[in-house]
Amino acid sequence: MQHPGAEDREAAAENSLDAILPNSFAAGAMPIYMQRRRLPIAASREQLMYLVDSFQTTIVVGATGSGKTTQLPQFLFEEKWGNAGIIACSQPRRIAVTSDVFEMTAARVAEEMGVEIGKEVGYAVRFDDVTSEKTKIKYMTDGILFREALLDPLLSRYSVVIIDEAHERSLYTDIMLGILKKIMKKRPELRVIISSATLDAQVFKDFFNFNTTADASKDTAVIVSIEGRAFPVDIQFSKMPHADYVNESVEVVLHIHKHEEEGDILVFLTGKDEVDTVVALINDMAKSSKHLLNKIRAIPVYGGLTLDEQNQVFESLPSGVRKVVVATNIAEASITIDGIVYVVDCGLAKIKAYNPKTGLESLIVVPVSKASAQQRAGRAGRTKPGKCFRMYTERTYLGLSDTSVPEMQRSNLVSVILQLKAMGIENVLRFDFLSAPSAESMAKALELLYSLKALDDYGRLTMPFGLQLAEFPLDPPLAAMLLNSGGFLCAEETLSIAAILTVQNVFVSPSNLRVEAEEEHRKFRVEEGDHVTYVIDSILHVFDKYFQFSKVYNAFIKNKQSAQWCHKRFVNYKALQRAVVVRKQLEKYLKKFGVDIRSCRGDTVAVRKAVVSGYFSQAAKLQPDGSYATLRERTICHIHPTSVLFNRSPNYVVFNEVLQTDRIWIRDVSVVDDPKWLTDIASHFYEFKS
DNA sequence: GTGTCCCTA
Repeated sequence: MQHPGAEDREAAAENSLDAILPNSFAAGAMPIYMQRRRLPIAASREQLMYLVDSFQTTIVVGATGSGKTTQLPQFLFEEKWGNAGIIACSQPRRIAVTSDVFEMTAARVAEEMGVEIGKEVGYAVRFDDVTSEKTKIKYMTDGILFREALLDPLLSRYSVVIIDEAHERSLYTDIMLGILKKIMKKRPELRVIISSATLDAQVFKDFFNFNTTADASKDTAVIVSIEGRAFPVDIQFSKMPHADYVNESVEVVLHIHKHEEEGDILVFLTGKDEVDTVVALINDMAKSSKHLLNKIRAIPVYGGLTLDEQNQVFESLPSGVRKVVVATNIAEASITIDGIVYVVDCGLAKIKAYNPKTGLESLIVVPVSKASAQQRAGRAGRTKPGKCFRMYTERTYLGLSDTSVPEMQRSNLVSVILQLKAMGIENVLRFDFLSAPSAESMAKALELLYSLKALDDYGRLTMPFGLQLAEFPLDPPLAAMLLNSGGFLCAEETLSIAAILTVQNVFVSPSNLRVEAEEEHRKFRVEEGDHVTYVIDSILHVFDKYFQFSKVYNAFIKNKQSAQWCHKRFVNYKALQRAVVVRKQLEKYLKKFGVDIRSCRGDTVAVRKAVVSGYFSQAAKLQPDGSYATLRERTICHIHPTSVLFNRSPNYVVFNEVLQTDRIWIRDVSVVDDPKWLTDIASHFYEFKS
């Protein structure tokens, strides 16, 4: 998270990583070498270094607060592992929208080592590479490490790779585990350290242990536990199940406020709507009820908030006011808030699911795993002993699965499969996944890659198209649209479209100004669809007067990227700023691949044909009842009300995105004037004639 | 006439 003051930054560094020091030892209060010695991990230094020496893989089980993220790379450096290559420390994500925590970790370690950040110690996340030729300790995201493996399949620059937060089992973490296992067979000198929570340690050991005999002395992987620095958390279950956990959570908060000692409260719910509801309920009561008056204040946290809004959660309230943080699972691992003593947990989470039959990803609410429930409870015990109130029975808890389904098994795999192919892994079905995805979802991905012409009849990557597609930091259909748009003479336009689709949410509708916002948005709209709306200028003929409207991206540029202009037009300034940066990055790729970058100067057919060249598999036809059916799978869907094509009912459309709630909505939709566009551009995919 | 868990290259 971004913090205005230096003290706040320090606090965030401590919390978001491994709680470097307890609060009583604020940074600067004692010399750094003494601070380092106080960390729980310091006691295990000798043992750890011996194990790394002796075993190819070490699984370090350490609760938060052990100091492993900052200390382990330094120990390795001090033991000269930096002489043989770079020591990588990779994590599933950057925090929120900034790379601050990476910067803070690296800065902290650089300070401890007495070196300058970006020299011996550096970090790399997308758009932000602070490393040099001297760098020996490199903090990075799993995604960046994977990119590097694409260019250097043996990761030959690295001597040690630390995979941090491996228990989260994010998509790129899992891919990296499989790739590292492959590399280790060819590079016995490479050391891999997996940092994980207790529940999964044995799974990782079994995966990385190359010993096939019963003789344990020949093991190549070992588990070691590091003491954490967490306080005990008292767990209380509901006596009976609650149907309405949203209102129940308010009751529990009031109960805590009335009966428990001081300390802030963290409430876990599933989504934005629930969070906003609970925040409003609590704050209304704080305004109207006498005994609550100004004694309690609720603050929302979820991913969709702006950075400034999210930062409110870190601001301290006047003494005597209890803070109630109402959050989605963003507070489970991504952000840590100081001072939480009580946790209220609904036991549910909204997560991504993938249906390989329809090829649709959706969001569903499911019970959390035991591991998640423990992680949530642990949030109460960071500064002193805490309490966790679970809004479900102990019986329910015992019925939860131990761990969550890895992201690999609930994602669309098109990108993953393509990138594995690009890495020279021909038989992706045999790739050593820690948790293999279903054959069906792999087959679905292979089929789409084939119809995009990224794979040939033998399933090999096509040259150069398939390889170029893999190099793009985008979903393959979007990358295909860009690469093909040179041929349609509209790459200037598709670059802007791709950038806007990547950043999302360019139109904002504040709930109190919805009518005004929609009126402004209408000025951008054109009848050919959402893609064109983002870029192509149009002329409107009203009462014998001509109005020219530049569309979103171009208008932003023409208005000198002005924040005021964005505000007036109800478009998201931050998002568009980011789109400008993303567009530059994408343009570099197109130039590198020799794509002819020029503008179609308003030819909306060219733009829409380029869109079709990437998204032909997501095409739908109007049904007599006004709904749409996808051409291939016949899935019934509806054009989302935010689309410019809502209620316009064109016969054929292509779309980018599917959103499944009680209905299946399609978003970012463009008109296909003639179904022949589909059969001409993707004849291999649509063998029939309409 | 509706709405986005968390992320990443």
